[in-house]
Amino acid sequence: MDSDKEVTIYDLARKLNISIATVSRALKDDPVVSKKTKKKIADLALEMGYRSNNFARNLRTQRTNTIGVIIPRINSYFMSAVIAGMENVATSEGYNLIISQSSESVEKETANAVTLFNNRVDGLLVSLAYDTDSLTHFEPFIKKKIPLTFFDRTVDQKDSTCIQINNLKAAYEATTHLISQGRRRIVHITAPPKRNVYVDRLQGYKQALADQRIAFRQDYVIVGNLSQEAGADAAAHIRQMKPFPDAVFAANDNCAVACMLALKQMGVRIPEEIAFVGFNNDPVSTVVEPNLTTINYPGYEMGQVAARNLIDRLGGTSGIRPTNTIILRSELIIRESSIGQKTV
Amino acid sequence: MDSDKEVTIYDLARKLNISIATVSRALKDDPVVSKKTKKKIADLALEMGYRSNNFARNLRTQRTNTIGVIIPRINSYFMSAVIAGMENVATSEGYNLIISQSSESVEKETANAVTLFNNRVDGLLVSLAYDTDSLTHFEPFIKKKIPLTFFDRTVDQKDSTCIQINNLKAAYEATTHLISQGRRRIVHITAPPKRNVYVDRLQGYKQALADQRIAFRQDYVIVGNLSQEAGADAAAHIRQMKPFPDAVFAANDNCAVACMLALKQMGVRIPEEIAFVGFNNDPVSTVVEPNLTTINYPGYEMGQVAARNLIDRLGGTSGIRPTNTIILRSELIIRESSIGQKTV
DNA sequence: TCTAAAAATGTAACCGATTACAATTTTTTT
DNA sequence: AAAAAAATTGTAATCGGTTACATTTTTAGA
Repeated sequence: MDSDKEVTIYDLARKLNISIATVSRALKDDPVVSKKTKKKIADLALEMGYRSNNFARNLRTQRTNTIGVIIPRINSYFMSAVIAGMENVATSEGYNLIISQSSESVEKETANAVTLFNNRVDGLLVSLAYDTDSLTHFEPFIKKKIPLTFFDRTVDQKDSTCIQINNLKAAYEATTHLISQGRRRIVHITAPPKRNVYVDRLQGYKQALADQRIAFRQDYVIVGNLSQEAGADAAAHIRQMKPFPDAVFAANDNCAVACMLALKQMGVRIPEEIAFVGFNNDPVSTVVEPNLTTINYPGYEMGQVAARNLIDRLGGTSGIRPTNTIILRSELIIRESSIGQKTV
Repeated sequence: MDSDKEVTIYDLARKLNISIATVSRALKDDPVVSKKTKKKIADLALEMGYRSNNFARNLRTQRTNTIGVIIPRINSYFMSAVIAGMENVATSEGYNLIISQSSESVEKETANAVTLFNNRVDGLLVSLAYDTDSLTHFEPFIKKKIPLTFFDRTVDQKDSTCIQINNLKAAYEATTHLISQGRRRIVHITAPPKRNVYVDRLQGYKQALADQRIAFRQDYVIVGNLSQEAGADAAAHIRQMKPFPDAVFAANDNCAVACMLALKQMGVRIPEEIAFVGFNNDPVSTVVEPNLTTINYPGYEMGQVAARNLIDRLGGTSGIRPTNTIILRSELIIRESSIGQKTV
């Protein structure tokens, strides 16, 4: 019968011989409508297969119940866990997520921001690309007071919230741990120190060295893009270094593992000759041999917290709680790759 | 000045003293509008910071430029690669993706379908939960002729397209490869054979055995949820089996790797005592020792193809090309975990 | 130069909800 | 039972576009 045409509040109103205003209110469970009428309307709505039209509502209310997400790339263990956490919270709160990837390019990040802006997202969750340094592409959001939350790769911006871990402390602990195992010539593999996460990790590394009276050497910092290839390249580089380093602290497990595999291939023994600590607690860290010591980085939880925080700000009676930074707990997980004194 | 209020086509029209119809057409690049007027309007739009309101448009056109995605879970290497591929195509075609996870539960899958239906998605991309067997929750889409595409975990449904690989052939090749290496007592670790992917892989496994005149044994099929725990459980189970199996073909790399690690822990040598083949070509397959032989499953490409196909159907002059099934290429990648004759 | 055809622009209805304000009905108070 | 207060329901404007159809302007042909 009504198989094709959408049912609207007009249809319901006509059938019950009441006004659309009452129908609209009843469907929203407005307390001003009597229980009897509400029941009548709800029943008919069900019977006729009514479904509300979000576009009409959004057009009128100027809200979209949509959250935009911009991330470097989705297909990494960490990031997909974050997204899973966000989806979990968003769905349960009636929000939709629009996810877009910047592929580590400022241009794509900008294009994505424009798209999301035009899609009228209610809020934005962002993890920045490697070399984004200007934030002009987020200004339209700030001007329109659209809440903006940075997570993981954050940046200090007075109108926005940051969700992150204490990267400095985590790196400090990782490095201190290596030193406690008798290591002195510790190489740090990381990405260009532009993003907070890499700056802070480098800083933590340096501070740990300083606190243990070990001189920092710039040539011990290997900068790349933290990919598996970068890990292999780092291994080739390390192989040439004299004296041979006795430990590696990498800013990412994937890269650390690739580096380990390459060194093993060359006949280097881990951890006897060179110890390893990674970052993220990616599943590969428990597969590689020896198992990789790493920093547990709670991605799923970070996604949940970021989404929850943003949604709170959206619903919030404007103005309250301008929380600026939320730090999640992270911890060093010690495994075989870094245990024991050097034996060579 | 105009810092807060949104600019609409009415504002543009008033300023230029023309009708909103012309403005609307010009912004859509309708050929019926003269180049001169178009330029005038485009310039002013830019100057005034006009942005089109999708809700008004969607309300009127009854299209949303949004694609719904339902997947078991996003945080696996394979699935995040699929999503990345979809995002890539969707964004470049001006579509948004709404992603929701079923967490392998029919109830959540149903709830997600309802949500996406109410969000008026233009099309739907689905990979089914383990134990979904009724498709009633997709009927509203079919009735409304909203294109529905299944990928990976598909189901035969006359109105919808399926994107998959030839699981039977892949499993056949994997099993045949093991047999060619002299293995005879081959265990198959998989999920309950409800979903096509597991049914077909089991079938391919059986067929390969049959073709090589090896008797199929039901007790050689270990059914679980393919998680890492399931892999460890399978290892414990295998350890008890007499005679000891000489090969394992697992329907998923993660599970295979967990099983390998557990067996290694028990002192079993791989591949000498027991060979392994996995499925998916997950990065861990090149980290575990020995490296895992596996089936390369092109996730990113599958995501691209699925999105492309759906978008084509959306834009398409209805009725053409009711492609029913698209098979992507997959291939066996032979690594150390399955090479060489048994030496025990 | 005049007229028919083509090109460009305009008018107004429509998509489906929300909500301020007005009107009506019901309940309470006196 | 009448008046006042409370509860309910209705009217109509509004959100910002799209598009069928009507009208005006421009171009081409005779």
